[in-house]
Amino acid sequence: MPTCWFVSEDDRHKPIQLPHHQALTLGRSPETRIKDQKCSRMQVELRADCNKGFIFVKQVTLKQGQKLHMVNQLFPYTVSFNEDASSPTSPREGSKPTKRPHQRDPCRDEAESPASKVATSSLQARAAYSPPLVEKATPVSAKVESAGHWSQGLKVSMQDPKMQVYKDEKVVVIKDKYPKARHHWLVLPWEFISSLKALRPEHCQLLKHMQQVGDSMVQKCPDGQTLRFRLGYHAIPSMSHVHLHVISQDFDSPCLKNKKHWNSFTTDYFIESQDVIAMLERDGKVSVKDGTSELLKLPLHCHVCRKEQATIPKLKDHLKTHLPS
DNA sequence: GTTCTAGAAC
DNA sequence: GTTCTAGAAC
Repeated sequence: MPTCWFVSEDDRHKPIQLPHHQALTLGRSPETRIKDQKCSRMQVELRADCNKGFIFVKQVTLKQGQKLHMVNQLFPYTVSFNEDASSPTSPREGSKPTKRPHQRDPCRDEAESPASKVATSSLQARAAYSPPLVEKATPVSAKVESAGHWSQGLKVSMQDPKMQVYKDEKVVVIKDKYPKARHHWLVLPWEFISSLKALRPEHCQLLKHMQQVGDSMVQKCPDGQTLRFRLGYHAIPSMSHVHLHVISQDFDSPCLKNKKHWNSFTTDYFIESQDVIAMLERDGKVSVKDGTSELLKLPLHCHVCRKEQATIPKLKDHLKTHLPS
């Protein structure tokens, strides 16, 4: 029984499993045909991931045009199936997934949605490449813990066309869901690499490409000339899947809220892309110094003038004095 | 990673 | 009294 991700306009990234009687056929094109002779919509069971395994949540109806993300495969599929009958298949037909609590994004309550801006940007035209299917991840059953956990969120986001602002055969770029500055992108390889620890010498070219793509994002950015940018990795990231931060140095964002946020980008917790590449070329691996996690607790120092600020609100006020006029 | 909130700091 | 942080829960 294949396990899938359910994706829709109003409720994303719900893991589902197809009912036994459904057959799922994957074609070469980004389309999945669900063979069901009885109905034009299909019922699927929504299953949530938890530490003990998948638990049943509710049934939902998949409609034509909605998308499935196959777990352990990298790319989304649009659902299409025959409109050949109208018999209802379940008493729960028509039920829709409900919105998860805490889904509202507080960072977007004072400005326009960053995502809406991206969707209409010229960058979108660059996101037409459909990468080939690869299956190299571990089976879902092998790591039950991982699939729906918050730390796996990047795996889902990177596959969501709405999030993608650039992609090519090696990498995809998405906007950080909670940007800590006016411009904050993540460059992710299609190849799954869990963390900096997993990097090997053969990844050097990939990392260089990620940096090049990051540089090109800055070049294409309207503020690319006026704002300073840094490209780098968190030494100990919370989210699984290696991701290069491309972030402007204004740190002017409502999503920047606490000491951990600040120090993760302004201390040695943030490792420049070029330093990671140099370390990998020199040592064949990337090592993180002991005590790095303690850097997140350091006092708040302005990254421009180094002046210490007592609180986050004071820091944010201070940062305004360094904004370009 | 985020949200929520108790209680510390002011 | 309000502001802010830090840690638990997710």
